[in-house]
Amino acid sequence: MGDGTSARRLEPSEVPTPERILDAALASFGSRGYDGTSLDALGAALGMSKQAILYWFGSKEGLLDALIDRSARELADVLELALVGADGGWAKVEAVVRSAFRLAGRRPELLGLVREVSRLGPGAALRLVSALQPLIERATAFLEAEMDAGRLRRHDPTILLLASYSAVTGVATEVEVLRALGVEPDRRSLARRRRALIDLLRAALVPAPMPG
Amino acid sequence: MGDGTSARRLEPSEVPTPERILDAALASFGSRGYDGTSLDALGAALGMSKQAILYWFGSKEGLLDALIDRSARELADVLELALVGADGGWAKVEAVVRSAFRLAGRRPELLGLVREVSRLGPGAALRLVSALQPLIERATAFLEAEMDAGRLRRHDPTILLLASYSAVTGVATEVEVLRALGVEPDRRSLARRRRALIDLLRAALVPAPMPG
DNA sequence: CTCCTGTTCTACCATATGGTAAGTGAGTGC
DNA sequence: GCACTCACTTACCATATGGTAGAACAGGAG
Repeated sequence: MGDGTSARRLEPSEVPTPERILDAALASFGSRGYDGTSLDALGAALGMSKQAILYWFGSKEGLLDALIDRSARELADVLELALVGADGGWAKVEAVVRSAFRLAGRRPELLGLVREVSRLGPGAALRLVSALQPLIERATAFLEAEMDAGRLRRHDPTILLLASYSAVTGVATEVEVLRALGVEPDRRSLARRRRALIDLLRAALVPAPMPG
Repeated sequence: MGDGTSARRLEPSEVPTPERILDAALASFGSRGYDGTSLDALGAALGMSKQAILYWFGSKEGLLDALIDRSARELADVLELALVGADGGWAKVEAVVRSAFRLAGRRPELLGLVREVSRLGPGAALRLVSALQPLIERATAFLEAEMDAGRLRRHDPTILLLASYSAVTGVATEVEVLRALGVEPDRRSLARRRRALIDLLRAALVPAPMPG
C-alpha cells in the first residue's frame, strides 16, 4: 500500500518465493511454535527442500527475524489505520480493538506469532516491540491527550496498553483455554467475545456521564 | 497444607528428588520453554544424569504432566485462599488479583509455565484448565452472584475471567515487552504495575456510586 | 555373607536437526 | 556459443535429543 505495486490479487504461483515461505512460517510458528517447526517440515509443506529456505533467509533465525519484521509491519499498518480513521475519544479505542479482533478472525496466526515471540528470548521480543514502537508512542500520546481532556478516565497509559493488548489477544486467540472453559471458539463466539471485551473496556475507560 | 506433613522448612538435601526435579523443570520450562529444555541440561543443573529424571517420570512428557498437575494445584491453592479469605464484592476481586501479583513476584516461573502450557497443544492446556476447573467454577459463581446483587457491574463472567487473567499475567510477567516499553521490571515497578492494573479493574467492575 | 530392592550411573542407539558443500538446469548478456 | 547469475537440488555432516539396557552401589532383611 502506498508504493507503486499493482493491487491486483496474485495467483499463488505468482507470489514470490520468499513471501510464500514467510506465509508458511507464520502459520507453523504460530501454531506449532518456533522450536516445534523444523526447516525440513516447512520446506515439505511448501513443496521445496529446506535449502531453498536457507538460500533465501540464511538461517532459521534469519527467517524468524524477517517474519517478525513483516508481521510487525502488517500489525502496525492495520492498527494504525484504525487509530487514524475513527473519531476521537472512546470511539477511537473501540475502532482499534475492533480491528484487532477482525485481524484475529482473518489471520489468527499473526496474533499467535506475537504471543510466541515473547517466549523466544530478549532478541525476538525486542525486535518486535521496536518495530511497533511508533505505533505504541502514537497510542500512548493519544491516550494521554484524551485523559487530559477528560474524555477517557485517567489510567497509567503504558499499563493500560499492555493490559488491553494482553486481554485482547487472550480473549481472541486462547482457543484451547476457551474450549476448556466451555466456549466453542467459532466465528459467532468471536463476535460475542469481542462485544463482551469492548463492554469491559468501555466500563473501565468511559467517564461516568454527569447525572441529569 | 492440610495433610499431616510437618510445615518445617526442609534442607535442600532433604527435599525428595522428584520435588527437586519438578522445581528445576518449572524454572527451565518457564524461562527457556519445554522444547528449549533438554533432559541432559536439566539433569546437569540438578547434579544428576538425565536417567535419574527418566527413572522418576518415565518420559519428558510425563515430567511435563506431573509439573502441570503440581503447578495447577499450587496456583489453585493460592488463589482459592484469597477467594475464600477476603470480604465479598470488589474487595474479594482485589484480594485475588493481589495474591496473583504476589505470586508473580515470588514465583514468576509459575505464571511463566501457565503461559507456556497454552502453546504445548490441546493436551497440556486441557490438563491445566481441568485441574483449575473447580476454582474457575467457584470464581464464576461468585462473580454472577455479586453482579446479581449489584455489587459488581454486569459483564460476561467467562470473558471477564479470561480477560483479567490475561491482563494480570501480561502485566505481571511480560518482562521483555515491559523493558522494551521503557519499564524496568524490578520489585518497585511490579508494585506500581499492580496498583495501575487494580485501578483499571476497579473502574471496570465497581458500579458508580449513587450521586449525592 | 547373601539376596533383594531402590536409586543412579555408564554406555549406547535411532532419529532428527540446523547447516555446509557442491552440483544442476534455466535464463540472460554478449 | 559461452560465461555468468539465479534459484534451487541432492548429498552429506556434526551435533543434540529422547529413550533403552544393563551395570553398580547403597542399605536393609534373613
